[in-house]
Amino acid sequence: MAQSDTVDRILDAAEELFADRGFSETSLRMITSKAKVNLAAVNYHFGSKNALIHAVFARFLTPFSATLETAFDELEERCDGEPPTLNQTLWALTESAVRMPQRTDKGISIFMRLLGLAYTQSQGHLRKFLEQEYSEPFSRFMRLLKEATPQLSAVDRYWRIQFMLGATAFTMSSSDALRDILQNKLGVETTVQEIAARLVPFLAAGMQAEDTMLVPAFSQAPVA
Amino acid sequence: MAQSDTVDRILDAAEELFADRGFSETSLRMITSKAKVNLAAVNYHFGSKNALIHAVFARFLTPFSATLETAFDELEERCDGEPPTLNQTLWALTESAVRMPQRTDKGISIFMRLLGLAYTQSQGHLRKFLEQEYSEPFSRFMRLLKEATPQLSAVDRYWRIQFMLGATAFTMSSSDALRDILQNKLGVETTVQEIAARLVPFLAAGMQAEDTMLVPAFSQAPVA
DNA sequence: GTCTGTTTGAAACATACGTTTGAGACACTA
DNA sequence: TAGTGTCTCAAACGTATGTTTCAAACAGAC
Repeated sequence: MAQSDTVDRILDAAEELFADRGFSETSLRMITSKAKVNLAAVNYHFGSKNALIHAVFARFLTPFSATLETAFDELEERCDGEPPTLNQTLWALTESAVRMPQRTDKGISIFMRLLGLAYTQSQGHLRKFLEQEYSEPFSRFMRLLKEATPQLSAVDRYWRIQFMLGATAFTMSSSDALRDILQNKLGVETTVQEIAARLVPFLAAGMQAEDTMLVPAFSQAPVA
Repeated sequence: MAQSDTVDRILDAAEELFADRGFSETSLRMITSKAKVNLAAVNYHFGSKNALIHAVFARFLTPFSATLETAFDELEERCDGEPPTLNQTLWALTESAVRMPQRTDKGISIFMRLLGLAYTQSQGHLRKFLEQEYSEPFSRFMRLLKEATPQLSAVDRYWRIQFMLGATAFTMSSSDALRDILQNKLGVETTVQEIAARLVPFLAAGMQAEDTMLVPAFSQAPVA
């Protein structure tokens, strides 16, 4: 075979192990033994562990960002000049994520968990890589959010976007563990789709909350 | 000196480094050199790196959980039988966090970031430790949330609590960086208290969102 | 069949880690 | 002053990591 499947086997194994255990906690030896390839193959094909991490992200982020672009295109076309609503924008994003062609049944869950890790684990090289590779769909999403919430001040919008990112990244990055807890406590099975279906209304409601009306001053009798 | 300050120097350094870089990415050698103590002092005073992690959490979580208990006591007393509202409950928590006596100016931010890490990084030993040491204030908070949102199903409430935790932990953990960005972009100064004042309404609105009404079915025409 | 560039294999490399050791310094009691 | 328990220090231990090496195996072209 001209291009062996070693590369894909490594990517598959790395993707799953990274999602399970994080980056630093996953060694190349774990990856290569799970992938049943030689240890040296990683450095031969990718150059370094960091480059492997980049490759894992690129493999699903590149098609995702393409899907997202067309979803936004369709949305804006359908809205015909009018700015899309907040719900529409959030759903366009969610749909694009959920609909991505998955390699395995765990696909979407791994995808989300990796995105969460990317935000959470402070791997400088990863953040730099993602920023310079995928800045365009990101800033387009930001622009849509801005147009969908004209009532918000720039400062309010800024913070609420952070809150949304936080809720999403955090939940997704630990979604497996959370699902397990729910399974044990309440005996409920949950899919990533259902989590997303619960998350979006939460985010939309938070985003559109009436402004800070009943905020007690700090350092006085507070919760009156 | 009978009880040296080595222990505190180690705790201070570890706390800050953990918050900056995570647990696995922070070596004992980094900690001891930042604390200007000998490498062996960690294992002498704490026994192991994991035990040091526990100690770091215990140092701020124990007083915090005490503060929180009294805040909840006061709240329930003031409500006189009636269950406190969601806003009151969230504010009681926020107040307790903000009012905690801080060792440094970074105090509250480190506090939050560590909590986020505890949830995010899949350190099994940490989760076990926190669960068995601080389960009581946690489940009390959960009970208050439950009584304040009787309209939610258990599953809905579970996930929305996760969303709240995520938005909070994520925002607070990077609040320094976010504040700086805001300062540069919009020329706005922001305090942690103000962030909290924006966060709580966001969370309350998300928590009380109308249930997933306009959720399009996946794998059909989505964003109509 | 022979050659050439690509890919694999087992082993080693250098480095960093958490932990342990044992000798020394120090403060305190008797 | 002698003795005791507490703490610090430099050094080492064993292990695991990412990376490199170099010979062997393999593919396809001539």
